[in-house]
Amino acid sequence: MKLTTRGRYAVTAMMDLALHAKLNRITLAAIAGRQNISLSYLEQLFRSLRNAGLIKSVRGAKGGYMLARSEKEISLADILIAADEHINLTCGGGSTCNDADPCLTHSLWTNLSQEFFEFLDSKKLSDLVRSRHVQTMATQQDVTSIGDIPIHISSKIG
Amino acid sequence: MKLTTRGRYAVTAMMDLALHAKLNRITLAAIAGRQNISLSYLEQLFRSLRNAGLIKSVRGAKGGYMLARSEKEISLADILIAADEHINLTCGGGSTCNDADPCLTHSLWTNLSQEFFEFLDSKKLSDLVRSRHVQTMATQQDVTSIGDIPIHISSKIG
DNA sequence: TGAAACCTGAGTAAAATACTCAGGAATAGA
DNA sequence: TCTATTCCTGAGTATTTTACTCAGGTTTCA
Repeated sequence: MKLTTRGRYAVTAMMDLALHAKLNRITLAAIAGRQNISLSYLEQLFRSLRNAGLIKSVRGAKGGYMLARSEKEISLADILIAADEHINLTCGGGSTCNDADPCLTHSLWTNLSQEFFEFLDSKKLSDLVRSRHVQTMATQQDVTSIGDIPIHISSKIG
Repeated sequence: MKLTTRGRYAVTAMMDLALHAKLNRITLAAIAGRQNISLSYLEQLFRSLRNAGLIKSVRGAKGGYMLARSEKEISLADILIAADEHINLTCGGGSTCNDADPCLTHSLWTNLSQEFFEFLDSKKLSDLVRSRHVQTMATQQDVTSIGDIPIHISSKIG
């Protein structure tokens, strides 16, 4: 019952995109620098986000990423599912349980999964980036940056 | 973002206790048989549940387990936390984030964690065992059992 | 006393996670 | 057309977590 770093990075990266990509394309290197995430790992992650249709990309020099749809139309559920490929709260199914011969908690997990999904789906990217704390952080990141590489983050561990 | 089998087993076992332990102590062997869970694994799991104060045990012959408090006072959150030791939806903290120098999504995860906890805490064991499907299953398990070992489950994989 | 049950610590195979790496393909601008 | 920039892809790998097993101990009832 925990979130993987993959899921966390995905949300962080999407917030970064939403905050900084008002007009321009954003490069992975910029996000990697600002959020202190390995570039290679981000590339792998953005593959998933792109396959899920959450972001668009432009190749080549001056290329980069942007949101594929409006901030209001992207939910936490969208991002986490894209990143992890599942929000798996079910009983697992497989050999020990199926619809014909369900386990004791089968319908319980099915219902919970549904409720949890609706909970995460109600949290939109637009809500997330509107919080005061996030706005403050984003501004700091812009101010202390030289080009795309922020100074104050360089002391953190990669 | 998924539930481990440990968490699933914990909930299943607690439901089993709630359904069958109206008066008597229930042995681990009985639960292991009915729910098709390895006895050794259950023992390890029940250690956690007992340390968390969710169940009481009586040693020796005729011993067994029972709920430590009323079904209404045990929530899904209680069980999952006891089993997994965390419902970890936070940003992880550690070297890349702390309260003094929080990451972009720090407060986001803190808030989400809280909301998710409240969601799970609102689901009480008494609600879970009241569902029609669970009642039906539990009755079948009693009827088809010889002693404590159910027949219709024996074909499943352990 | 001995069987039935809980109790404990330690170990281990398999799976998942969190990355890295090497190189290819598209595009902008010189 | 060349070169730098950027996305794109497949494959590999160390570490951590999960899901379990095992060997033996302790408590209690009859």
